[in-house]
Amino acid sequence: MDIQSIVETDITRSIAELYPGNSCDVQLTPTKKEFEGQYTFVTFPLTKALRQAPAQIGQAIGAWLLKNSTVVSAFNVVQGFLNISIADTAWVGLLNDIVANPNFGILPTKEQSVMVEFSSPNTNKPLHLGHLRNNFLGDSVSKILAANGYDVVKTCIVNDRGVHICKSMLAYKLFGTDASGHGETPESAGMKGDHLIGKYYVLFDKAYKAQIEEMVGQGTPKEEAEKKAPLMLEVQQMLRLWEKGDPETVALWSQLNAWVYAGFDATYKRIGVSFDKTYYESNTYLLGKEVVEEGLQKGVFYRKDDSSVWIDLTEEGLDQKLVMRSDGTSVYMTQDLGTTDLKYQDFHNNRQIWVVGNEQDYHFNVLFAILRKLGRTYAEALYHLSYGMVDLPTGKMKSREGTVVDADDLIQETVDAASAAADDAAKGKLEDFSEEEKATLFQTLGLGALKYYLLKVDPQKRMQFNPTESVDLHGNTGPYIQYVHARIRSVLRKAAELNVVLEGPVAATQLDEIEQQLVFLLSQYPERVAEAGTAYAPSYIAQYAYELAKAFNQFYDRLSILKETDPIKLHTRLILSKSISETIQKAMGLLGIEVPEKM
RNA sequence: GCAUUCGUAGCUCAAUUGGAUAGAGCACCUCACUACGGAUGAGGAGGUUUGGGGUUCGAAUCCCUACGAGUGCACCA
Repeated sequence: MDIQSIVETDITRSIAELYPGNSCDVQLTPTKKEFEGQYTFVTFPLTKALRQAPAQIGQAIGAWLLKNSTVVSAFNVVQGFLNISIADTAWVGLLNDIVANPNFGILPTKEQSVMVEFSSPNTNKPLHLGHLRNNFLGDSVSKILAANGYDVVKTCIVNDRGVHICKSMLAYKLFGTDASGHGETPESAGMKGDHLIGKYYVLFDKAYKAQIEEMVGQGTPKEEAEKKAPLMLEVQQMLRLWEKGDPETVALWSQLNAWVYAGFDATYKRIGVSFDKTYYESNTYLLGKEVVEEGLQKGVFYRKDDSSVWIDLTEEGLDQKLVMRSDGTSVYMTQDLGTTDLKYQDFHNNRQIWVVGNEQDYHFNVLFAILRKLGRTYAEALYHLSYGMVDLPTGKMKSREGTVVDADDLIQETVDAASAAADDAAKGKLEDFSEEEKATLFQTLGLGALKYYLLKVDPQKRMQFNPTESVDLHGNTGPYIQYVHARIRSVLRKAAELNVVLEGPVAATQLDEIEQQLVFLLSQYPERVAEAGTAYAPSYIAQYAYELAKAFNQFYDRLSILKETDPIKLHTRLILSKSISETIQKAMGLLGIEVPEKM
């Protein structure tokens, strides 16, 4: 049992003994650093029942603890706050427990599985900054849930069909193919496939806008021009051809998508993201029609005179929603109903999570409500991990207006920034690195900076992306934490050279305050993992890793490790440092960030 | 207009879910280097938590209200 639980149990016992017949839900909070002690018990909730002053209760419980608890070494009462100090023997014991547990921070299996769906790109343009937040969140949440003892299945649904990809296809046909039928390729253009197709998507939009402008100039109302522009009509024709399976159209579609996938794969590989199963919308977009039938039979849906199908969710505080068009074709909601069933049939996960931006909050409320009404047994365990948009200092990103930050460009910039910073900061520490090792290191640092920057913010919140801050290596950043890891590893290497023992339990000794604080922080790790899991919040882990790294730097500054002459203290500090470096590695690992040995 | 999310230091974010004098980073001003890795540490300044009410021992957090911002309200996905 950890120290906090011991103290909580002891306090519960003290209340039962001191105030028979009374009880209270004992919850400790960490003591604020301006007061002495590590844990604080708030006595206010007891005052009413006991009819005593808060400070009086605090004194009584404190005195009882000092006498009866095995771990409490001192206490003080400030107003109604009972601050409890823990004995060094208890801290040392705790440290030994942590060190002896190779699975520290990996929680026992829940015997349950979770599906996390994320990334879900469109195949008409390369990934941008917004996708990066999505990918990093999805990947990190998957790792956090795995650490919480769940079996995790990572999935991605690729939007590989529809109007958007036809736009790129048409533009490619018109502007990217010469008279003899030879088209531009990623090789001939010297571009990644996803960027090449993105180029044609932009070209389409330009030409389309020009047509609209021309028509409006000739007196056509704007709305009509948007619908009747020749390019738009051609796109719709192309979509119909695709749906009919026209060989030429399908061949073009396959070719362009193949280029895009090659581009995506390169990006995924670089950011270290992978999936257990990828679904393609071209295979799933017709799903859901039998769900509509089922809904009609169960009386959950109803058919209008024009034969379109609807659901009335006004009782749930939502609206009426279309689930099938009057011509019998599916809408987005229909597909999602079908796909959700499909995913459940494939994996039978106890829970399903979607990492999707908050502009779709309403869609998911409706989706979940429908599935509940249809009586799906899994419907109670669906969760939309809704995250806020990423804004630029200049405002919102808009793909059509060219104000997006491209993912590949951004990654390269942060890697370059890490490389540039190393020129004056690393000074000789990388002397024995080959060029290849250096490149790997800068990749680790640049990506670490970027991932940490995007993950340290509460997922639900909209956040601002500042390009200058994102490549910063100082303060609350990924590289700051990576630096602490490299720093500790350096000390440990030096200790090994000096033949100092780095194994074995720590003997009882007196600890400095900062050392107690570090053991305390270490001991909190499993709890933070659990909290991050229930809240689906990598930001909790980011916050924790930073706190731990910062505390280590304070410790490092105040106390010497290798120059310590007392062999017991030397050993304690080394074991403590080692444990911190391992915990930093684990925590950063949950964020998908690697930590270097040297930097 | 209706629904919904949000508003914390100059800027970007925290605040253990209702607990103490609201904390970090950046930027600004000091200080500490023969360094176990200075990509560091210590300190200063910076706040009526958008304004106004309410709930209670106690509110950035819960309720009401005004103001401001985002998002959604397609037989698009």
